[in-house]
Amino acid sequence: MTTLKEVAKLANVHPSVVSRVLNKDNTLNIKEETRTRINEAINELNYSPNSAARSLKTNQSRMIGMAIPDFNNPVYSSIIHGAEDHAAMEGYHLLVYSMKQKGLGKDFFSKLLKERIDGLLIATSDINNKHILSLNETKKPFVLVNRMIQDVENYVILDDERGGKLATKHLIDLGHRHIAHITGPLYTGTALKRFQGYREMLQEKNIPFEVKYVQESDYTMEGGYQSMEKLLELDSPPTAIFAANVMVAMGAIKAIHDNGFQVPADFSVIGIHDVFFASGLSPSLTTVDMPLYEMGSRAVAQLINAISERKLKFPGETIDGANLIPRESTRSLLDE
Amino acid sequence: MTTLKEVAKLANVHPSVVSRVLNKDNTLNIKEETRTRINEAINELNYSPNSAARSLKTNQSRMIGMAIPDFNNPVYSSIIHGAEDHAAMEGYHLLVYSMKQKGLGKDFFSKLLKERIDGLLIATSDINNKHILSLNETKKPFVLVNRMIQDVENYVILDDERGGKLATKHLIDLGHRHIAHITGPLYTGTALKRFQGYREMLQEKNIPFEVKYVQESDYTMEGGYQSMEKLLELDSPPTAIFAANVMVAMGAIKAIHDNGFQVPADFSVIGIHDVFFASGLSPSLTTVDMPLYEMGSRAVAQLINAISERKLKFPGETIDGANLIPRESTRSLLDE
DNA sequence: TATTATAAGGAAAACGTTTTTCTTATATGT
DNA sequence: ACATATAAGAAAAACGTTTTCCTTATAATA
Repeated sequence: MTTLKEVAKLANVHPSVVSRVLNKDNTLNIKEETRTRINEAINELNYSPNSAARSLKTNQSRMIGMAIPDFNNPVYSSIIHGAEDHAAMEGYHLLVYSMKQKGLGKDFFSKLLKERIDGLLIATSDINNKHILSLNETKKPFVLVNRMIQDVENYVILDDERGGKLATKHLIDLGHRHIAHITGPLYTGTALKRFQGYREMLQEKNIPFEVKYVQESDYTMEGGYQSMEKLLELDSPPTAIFAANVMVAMGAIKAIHDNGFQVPADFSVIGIHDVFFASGLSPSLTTVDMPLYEMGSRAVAQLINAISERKLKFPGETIDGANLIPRESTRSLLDE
Repeated sequence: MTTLKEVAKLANVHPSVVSRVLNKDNTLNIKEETRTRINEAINELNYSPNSAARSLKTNQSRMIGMAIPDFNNPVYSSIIHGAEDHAAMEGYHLLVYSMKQKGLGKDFFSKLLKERIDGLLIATSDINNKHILSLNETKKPFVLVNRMIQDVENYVILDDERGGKLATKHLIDLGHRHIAHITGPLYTGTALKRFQGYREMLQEKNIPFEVKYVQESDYTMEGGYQSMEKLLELDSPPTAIFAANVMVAMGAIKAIHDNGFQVPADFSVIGIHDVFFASGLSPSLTTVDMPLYEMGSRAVAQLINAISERKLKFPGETIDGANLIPRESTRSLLDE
């Protein structure tokens, strides 16, 4: 392992000069000639700095932690993807931790922040609020991703309300008037806002809101299945279902099929989040694509900014953008 | 940030003693009394060691890198999950890098190995063989996961042949005699072995192997779709399809539906890998579940072992186990 | 009692950087 | 020509550990 000293020796300068070249330190002056001499030495020896030594000295690791609920959730895959790309772009590395059935002790993250990472992305609700607030003591920044809690401004979220409106609007535009909504857990901000979007769009289009068409569910396939069965039992069932996410949509479709009906012939179904297999489902699923990748990317950008500015707080950010991706699972009632 | 020195001062001992207690160094003797005194001081000051300093001194980071093709692939999600759990268990951290559309320069990983990580998991075919072999120069261990290349023994793979046999056997047991196989890319070991399993099982059951029933594909939905369309054009189409993975299976099912047929009424379909949404598909998909989680876990175990034993080589390992998960997409021809 | 073994812990160097301060030589202004 | 400013680089301390080697006191042995 070649060290900075060896580079210095070969270039015939003092180690400190090499360090300044390495860090593009502009406050000190270095002759162009020596700079190139040093760079040649670096190349010749195939030198790369020891990051442990660097971390020790600068008290920065250029690593970012990220807590997610589950690796097997394509929504988080997209967020991670965006986060990782942006981190790489800025020379940071991402450490991802799944909370799934893991007894990561109470102070796992505060310890991690203390000793190893420069900041933390919290993209999971598995960490309770008190615990999150206690991270303030570490004096290192963290960002809530796709989640908000009281008294914490550092969040990056999506415009879920717009997502809910778009999904509902699509069904209305297709001529549906009896539109059910299978929600996510309503104690989560995302589910609540999608629900709000649904109500607002109904109102905007002068379609009466009917409580019987709303089923609170839990973002799972099983939940979607059960909720759909309840909707099927109604005297006048809906003709279209706005599912809070794709898992719920899949469960609902399964319930529809199991009860002898067809999608979209008998029921139109739309879900939030254009996961990678949405187009592969039979029928392919109409979705509202949310900018998950960008949310991950922006969250990292905000975090890195907070790290380098040594700020622990910044104003929350909402990522705009939600796109309807029409596919086979929704059908128009108008051209009949 | 409290340091080891402060702990030493509070406990009234020399820093070196604290270090020895911290590292459970048994070669040196320490009175039980001082040991508890030190531990009390550690708790009182809420001390945790600076990992940068530790890394600098010991030349180990307790971090493992992992290269995957794509975050959006549930197969790799499971592998990561297993890897991450095992790493956490052993006090290691996992750095995951997706190769997707990222210009990670040729020597990204060798640099990473040099400066930051203790070992590397290669779970992608995006890194070419020469490049992998050049990692040997870093003198740090790496493990191939779900992949083999010549002259590299350090691999952990699955018994894909058994997976192929199980899938084929299931279809045969259901009474099918005209069984097609849509393969993955046959230059990959996994696809080749699944194909071999298919042939062997046919032979074992005295069912003639027919070339027309084999379509080479590429593990994608689109590939599965196209291959299935070719199978549908045959004079005597198969009654069952063994798809090399779930994406291919979804594509095939879509093609079947688009051509006016039903699954499983007209065609039975089975795929490899029991991804999390297989049960949510309509019809739910019969799969062969492979021990992906365990493969990830074992790969990390092997890597950590290599790290601590300072060995660069170890004998390859094949993870046993493959389980049929029967669902709605396959149906018996026998009870007609 | 004299010698040696052992237990318990202290001293200090080292890991590879960064950064503040110091030195020297040359350029600038009057 | 003198004082001063600046450019270019050297010196050295420091970051927080680990680890090898020493020291001292006590216990064991002859």
